[in-house]
Amino acid sequence: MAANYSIGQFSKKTSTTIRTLRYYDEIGILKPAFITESGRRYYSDNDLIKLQKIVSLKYLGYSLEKITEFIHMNDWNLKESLSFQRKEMLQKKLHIEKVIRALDHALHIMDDDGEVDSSIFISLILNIQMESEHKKWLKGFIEEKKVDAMYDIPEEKQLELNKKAITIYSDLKNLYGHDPESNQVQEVIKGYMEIVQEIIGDDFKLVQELYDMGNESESQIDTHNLFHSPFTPEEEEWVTKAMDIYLRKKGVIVDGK
Amino acid sequence: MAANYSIGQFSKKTSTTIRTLRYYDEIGILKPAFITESGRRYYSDNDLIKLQKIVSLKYLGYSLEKITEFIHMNDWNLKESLSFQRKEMLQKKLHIEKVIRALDHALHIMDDDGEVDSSIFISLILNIQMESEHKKWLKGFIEEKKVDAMYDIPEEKQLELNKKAITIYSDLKNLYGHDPESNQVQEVIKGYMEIVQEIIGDDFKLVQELYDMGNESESQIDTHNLFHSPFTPEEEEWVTKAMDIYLRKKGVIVDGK
DNA sequence: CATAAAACCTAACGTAACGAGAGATGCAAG
DNA sequence: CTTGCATCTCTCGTTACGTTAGGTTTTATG
Repeated sequence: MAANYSIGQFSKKTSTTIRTLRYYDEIGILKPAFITESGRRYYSDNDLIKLQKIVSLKYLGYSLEKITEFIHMNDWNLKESLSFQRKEMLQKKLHIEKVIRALDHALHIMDDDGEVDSSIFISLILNIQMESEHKKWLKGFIEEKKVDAMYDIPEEKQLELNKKAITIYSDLKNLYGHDPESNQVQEVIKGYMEIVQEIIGDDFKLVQELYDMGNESESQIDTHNLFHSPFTPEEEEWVTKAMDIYLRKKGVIVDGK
Repeated sequence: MAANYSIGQFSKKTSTTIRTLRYYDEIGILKPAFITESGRRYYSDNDLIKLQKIVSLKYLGYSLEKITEFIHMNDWNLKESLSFQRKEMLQKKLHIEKVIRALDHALHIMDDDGEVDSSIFISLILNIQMESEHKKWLKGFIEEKKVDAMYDIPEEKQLELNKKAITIYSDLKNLYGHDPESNQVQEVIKGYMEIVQEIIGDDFKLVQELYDMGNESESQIDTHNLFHSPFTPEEEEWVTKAMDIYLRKKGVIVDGK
């Protein structure tokens, strides 16, 4: 029970700040072996081991509250707890990986032209963020296999396609107001449809299905909360018109207004 | 500039809590388009876009403070900032991966026997945590190539070796007090040395070097802060004695005390 | 032994991004 | 006119300490 170390010495020995040691004393997770009448703290070798335990568990991501529980209960189910913690950490890892992917996409589209329209940037990020929700939603309408195929594209290709799409969004925004039937506009739309086809393949029926889904009045509310558009409502109406014309010419749309 | 949405409506539309919206108003990152005399907040479509921008940037890991800066400066270098953020996130990812590895090791050694000695557990975690520091330290003494080779072991094998080592630590702790020269003790030490050899190869010179390094008085301080031992000082003295006897018999140590 | 310097003490505020509650007010419908 | 819902403004709580500020105790030195 030798209380050998003053707080300063203990602090150096353990690479823990004095403040931290006092805090641990305060919350009762590590009380020094001995306190003098004047209030000075002295720590023992036993405290050293206790602190190491705390540090280890902290490293594994536990909160001080949990650790306090662990230390005071002596029959804690370590294995189960570790296994739970592992799952939590895997979750966190997945999240970070998604964020990194979003950053990669954002950086990639800025490679040459440092400037991107703000709303395009936003929709890029928001859509990457919602990707898994998109998949789920689509699977409610389309065969699971087809949906998986749509998303099973090598990362590099995705970066490229996304970049092309962004350029087209930008072009469309610049062309807003022009006649939707003009060659200029129709050319850009054609470029867009080429990208769509690279993603979903040459399956024209699928193109049509997707198109219908986006326009069904009941799903409108869903789609607009789920898929973020880079366009303003006015722009979007105009783009839809241009797309309509394009698809009609291609014979994908036959009926209806 | 139509201020169309009450805070409740805006909250639902954006899946943001009312509290958050009020907070954003308070810190000035998103002030509603219009506030009535009685203090009610009304948001516009423009605010919608602003909020989406905030949400996007938050998703990328930026703090509200940074975001506020971004929004108020209109010439922020987005690209550089994103690139910096990416690095930060990669760091975080690396950290989490290390934690997961530590959890894996901890779980693996508990696969059969749910119980592990507390100090062994601690040293396992602390040593995994310090792994990169260990490598650096070793490279100050041993050829870089050799050090890299020591650590370049498939994860599965590492789990196995670690588990074996833990069992041996446990055995040694149980045998503490017995004659270090006894067959029983020497057998366990032999098992330990087999593990060591699996890691560093059949290079007896290297074994000797490592052994010397651990015992050189000047490096003692370093080693004890860097490598965490699962043994108490008394236990460790005893283990060292047993190891000494073993290595002397094997002819690895010749001279000295 | 006196004094200065070093080490230590408590107390209290600050952090980030809200969540949760208390208690007061506004506003539209019956 | 009252009921009831929406909204308002405080204010405290959260995590794990960092950071002063201002006072006391120990230790080193002349």
